[in-house]
Amino acid sequence: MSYSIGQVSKKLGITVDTIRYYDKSGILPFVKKNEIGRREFTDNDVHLMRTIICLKNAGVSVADISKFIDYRLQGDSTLNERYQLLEEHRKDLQQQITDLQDTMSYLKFKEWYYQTAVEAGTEEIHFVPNTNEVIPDLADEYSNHLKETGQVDEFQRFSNVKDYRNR
Amino acid sequence: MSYSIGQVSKKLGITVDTIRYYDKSGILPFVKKNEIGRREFTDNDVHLMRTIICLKNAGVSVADISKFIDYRLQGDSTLNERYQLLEEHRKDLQQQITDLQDTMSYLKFKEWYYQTAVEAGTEEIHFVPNTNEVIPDLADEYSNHLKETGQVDEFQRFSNVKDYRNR
DNA sequence: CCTTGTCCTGGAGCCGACTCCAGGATATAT
DNA sequence: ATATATCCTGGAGTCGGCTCCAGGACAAGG
Repeated sequence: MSYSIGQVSKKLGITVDTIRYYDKSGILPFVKKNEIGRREFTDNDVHLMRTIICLKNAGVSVADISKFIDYRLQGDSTLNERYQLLEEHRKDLQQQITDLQDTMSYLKFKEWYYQTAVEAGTEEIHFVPNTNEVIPDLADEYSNHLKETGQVDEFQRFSNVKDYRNR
Repeated sequence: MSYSIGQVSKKLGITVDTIRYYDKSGILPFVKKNEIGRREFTDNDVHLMRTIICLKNAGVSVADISKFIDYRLQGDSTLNERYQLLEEHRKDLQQQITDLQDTMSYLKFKEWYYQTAVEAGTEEIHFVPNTNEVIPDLADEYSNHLKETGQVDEFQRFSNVKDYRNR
């Protein structure tokens, strides 16, 4: 009951080259080869590779994943280290998500900026009269717009934290 | 009222080298130089650069940002194009966030896996007896655990969508 | 037997996004 | 006047994560 590299490639949605690259990089030490040198993946191997891909998706580098896999090879004595590592990366991931959500708020603000500009037919509605400068506290105007249309002002929080506003 | 490259670097939290790299890459065509060839950034320039950094944070490539900036130089006739571009990238970003949240669910599952293993002192509690194989429907057990402890089962949705489960 | 398909290795190439010079000009502080 | 800081350009180097050969082995179908 085992799979070839091509089958695993399809199963996991990554190329065979990528799988070989991972193996070269030492993060697939558990994958065994048969008599004629071909890789044979067990269900368990595939399972582990899903975890690896998950870590990769979380932005963990191949080098760090390698650390995790090394621990695994050492057995139960490293359970705690592995737990710590995962926790660290989970916190990291949480930060990433939060950052992206902030970016999203800003993008939405810019979308509002352009949507209103498109409606007006000109960007000038956002400029200080007779200049090419954007109105300094345009962000406040946007916040008002959010309030008026009954939307949650996630942007307020964001502009305080990040100082993305124009001062 | 203008800033040197060093001042902007501090203001935006990116290196002067990065700013020069952006300029070389053509995404800062609005930055002017003074008589002796030094860059002078206006408030408006800094404002625009925040937008650029926002797009970068959203995972937009320098090449794509360049497209946006080119449109901007063409004036009001491209307002709609710019709006479309932002919308596209916003959708993209939303997908990214959703993906990361899925990854987060899986990471939490793995954390549970290791926390319980640490408590038990061995990983074997998750194996099929007398093998080194992980219990096939361990994910269900985790779902139960979530239910029992009154947590929202974001994992269920996730495992259906992504087939990250072991079958 | 020959073709087609899948696999192997080692190593080169590529891409994006920086990052780091060398060599030179100007500015500021003492 | 000298030292230190900041700026400039052009171009080379780095790094991670693939991606793509070349050259060769074996397997299965017609």
